[in-house]
Amino acid sequence: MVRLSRPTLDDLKTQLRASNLRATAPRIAVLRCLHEATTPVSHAELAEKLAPDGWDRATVYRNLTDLTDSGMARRSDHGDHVWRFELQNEAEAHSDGHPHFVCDECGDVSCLPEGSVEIRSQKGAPARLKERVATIQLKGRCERCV
Amino acid sequence: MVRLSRPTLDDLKTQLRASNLRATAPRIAVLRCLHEATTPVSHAELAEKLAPDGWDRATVYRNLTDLTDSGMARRSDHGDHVWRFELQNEAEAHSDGHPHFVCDECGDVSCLPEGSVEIRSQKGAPARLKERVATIQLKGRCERCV
DNA sequence: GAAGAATTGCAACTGTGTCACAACTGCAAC
DNA sequence: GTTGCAGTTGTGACACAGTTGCAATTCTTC
Repeated sequence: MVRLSRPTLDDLKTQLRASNLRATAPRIAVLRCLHEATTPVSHAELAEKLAPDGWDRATVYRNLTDLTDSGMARRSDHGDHVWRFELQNEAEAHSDGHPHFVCDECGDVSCLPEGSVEIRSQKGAPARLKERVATIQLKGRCERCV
Repeated sequence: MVRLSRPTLDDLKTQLRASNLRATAPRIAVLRCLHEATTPVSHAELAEKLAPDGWDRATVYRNLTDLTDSGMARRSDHGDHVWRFELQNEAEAHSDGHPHFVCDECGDVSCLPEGSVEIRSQKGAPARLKERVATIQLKGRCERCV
């Protein structure tokens, strides 16, 4: 997922208000971190990163779920029992989104291009499977850990 | 995953010893439950099911991980922060295994036929993706929850 | 049957995620 | 600029899945 430009403070505030969320300091901090992240980030990572600024663990958690509920972020669990968050890409917002690849070894999570995984109708498969799938996740060894 | 016949006590003992595991009562009970299960089972479900027999939660946990480590079972996390276990199918042991479908709504986990999900080499996708994938998971609404 | 190693039961612990509630604050209306 | 108040925050406590240490027990081998 590519971020073309670093958003200004005003950009972030506008984004939040457009989603009916108040532009509070901790919320802006959380949103900014998501903008800066190149891969999905966990609650814990973000809480730790923001702790020096005085923002509480629970506040970070709540803001992440707020952003998710409002559709600005996407939440996923990549199999290591930790929720990870990333900004919702506008272009993907109304599609199935892209598949994720999670490394069993290093835990690294990366985004795969849309279309790199195909769901096929097959005998034995449940009806209308493809239409019902919302997210796709692959696990294995990443290129560095092979 | 289809179990053609219910294994006898001796079958189970033999299976365990073949994997260098002692055939203890709780371990046999765990293995039998996995044989009887039609979908992946969680630690907690199994521990609860076996509690009346007097087997301890930690013992069930340890046995599940033992079976997994020895290759008899397969462990997966389907996005609800719970490990689920199922028997490792011989035929799948050295392949990617079958994909799983997890319902966002009711949390139900079901097994999909192998081949119902295809990984395609595509521009933008990482090299040798297909070879590196160990497990595949789809999430969405199940047939009952649509 | 005895010895030794693997396994068990218990209880305490870790870490992620949630919640209730009182105090605070952004922001829209005046 | 001030005010009112719904939305938000910090705190502390909690639920839950999963893990660990250790003494007691049990399986396997000889």
